[in-house]
Amino acid sequence: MTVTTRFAPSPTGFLHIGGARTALFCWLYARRHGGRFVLRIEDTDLERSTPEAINAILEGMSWLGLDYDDGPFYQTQRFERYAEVLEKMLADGTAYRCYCSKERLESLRADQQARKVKPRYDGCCRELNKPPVDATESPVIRFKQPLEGHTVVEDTVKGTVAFDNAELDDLIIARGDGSPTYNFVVVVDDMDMQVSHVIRGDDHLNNAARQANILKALGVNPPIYAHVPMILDEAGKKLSKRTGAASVMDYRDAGYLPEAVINYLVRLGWAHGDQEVFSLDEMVEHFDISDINHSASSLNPSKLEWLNQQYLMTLPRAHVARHLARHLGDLGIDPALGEGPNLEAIVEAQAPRSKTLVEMADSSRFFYEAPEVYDDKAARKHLLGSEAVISALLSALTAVSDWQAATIHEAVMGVAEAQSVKLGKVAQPIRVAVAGGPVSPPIDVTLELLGQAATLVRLESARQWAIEHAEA
RNA sequence: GCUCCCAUCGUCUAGCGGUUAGGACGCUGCCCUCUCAAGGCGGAAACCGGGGUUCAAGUCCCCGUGGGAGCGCCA
Repeated sequence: MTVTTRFAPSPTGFLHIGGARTALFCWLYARRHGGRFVLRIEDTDLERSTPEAINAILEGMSWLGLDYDDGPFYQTQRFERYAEVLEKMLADGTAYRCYCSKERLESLRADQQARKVKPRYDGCCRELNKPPVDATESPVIRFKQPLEGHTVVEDTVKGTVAFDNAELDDLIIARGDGSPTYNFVVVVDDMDMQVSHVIRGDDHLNNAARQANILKALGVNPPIYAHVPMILDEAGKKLSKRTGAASVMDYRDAGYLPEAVINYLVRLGWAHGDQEVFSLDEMVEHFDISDINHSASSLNPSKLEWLNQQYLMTLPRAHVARHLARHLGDLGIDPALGEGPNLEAIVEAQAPRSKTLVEMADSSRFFYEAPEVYDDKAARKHLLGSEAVISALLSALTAVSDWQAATIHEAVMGVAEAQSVKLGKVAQPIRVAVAGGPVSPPIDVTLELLGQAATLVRLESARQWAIEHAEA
């Protein structure tokens, strides 16, 4: 049997982090077994499905690097097939037309809730031989659920789960307008697409029994189920739009690398011993459904930040640089224009002090633009009264003929020694002068990247500032 | 209300009958240091409660409690 998994989102919103993890698990499992991963868009709800949402899902998958072998399939394009199966079930007597009005159903439900029993269809039309005389509405089609016995779902992560068939009512599989509903199309599609492993959120565990029964009515064996636990927000609550960056694309915009998001996601509900950082190959090699946790997990944003930094520091610089360029662009800086320093060198220098690409872009801004104002506190502390030091630096750095970190370092050290001060007393004024604030990579590296000309101009500006503010 | 699922540090987790209950993030002490980081070495921090089973229970069973999900002509 070849392994086939599928990711089947409904296009009613963006691809959120929980869906992304489900997709990742499906993808990993298929890759691990040399199987097939299919993408299916569950858009049978014409009211709520939107093309924007479809694009958002496709974009999210692509950004994460989750490629699929088949699809995307759209359920709205398979209506003839569903109609065909529906006819067969009607003919077989495993489904029936129900003429109950929505009003009747609503009052039935209200009554049951008032009596504190589980709301369910009462089977009113189940044994009808012909339409009732007053049948004015277009009938829905219901699945004829077995009345007695149990339905057992063998779930790979939850274990054996038994449902009393009496708990499962006759669910609607086609609406009054003839369009099929979720529990039915899922079954038909998984069957037609030969899905071997259904990996999805455990909010579907209850549906598994209904679906298994439909499959049985169709004479088909159910797939292997794996219901993975939910992902909760930081507070342990269900994920919602209010929880901040719930969309995968928001993570991109916030400066996370897809590698970090993937790694973070794979460790949510899954572990391989004590290992925290996984390459894609390692994930594929080690991933197994049997190692998936049974309980829900909460988001831990600071761990994502840590992972992101690990990847910023270790991924090939050219790769990180490409992502950084995007965020510099967001700041109105075009690193491709050639004026600025080498992007990869910036990545090397800034990665150990950046959690995200947004931070990295922001703190690298000064390489491209001279500071408009100095950080107030830093300027007063390091610039005020530093005219002599800055003047000395100006001449020492002007004299550097081979502008390299090593030679710069020598020049700066020379000034410190000549002034009988520690390196910090010299480095900090430079830092404020060139970066505008008290923080930057090592001063020699910073200056090398900035370039000699810009360094001298900024030092001169800082000297002027120090003179102007001296009397105050 | 009914049905189903779940329960180890604050969080992510290892553990698969015998462990000083391990790792990671975060927090924190020290070291390194031109700033900020990164890095190195330490520290605090957990088996939800009660019953069983067993020579032995975080691990198996039951109950309770607490979370979560489902109960649509949504998916």
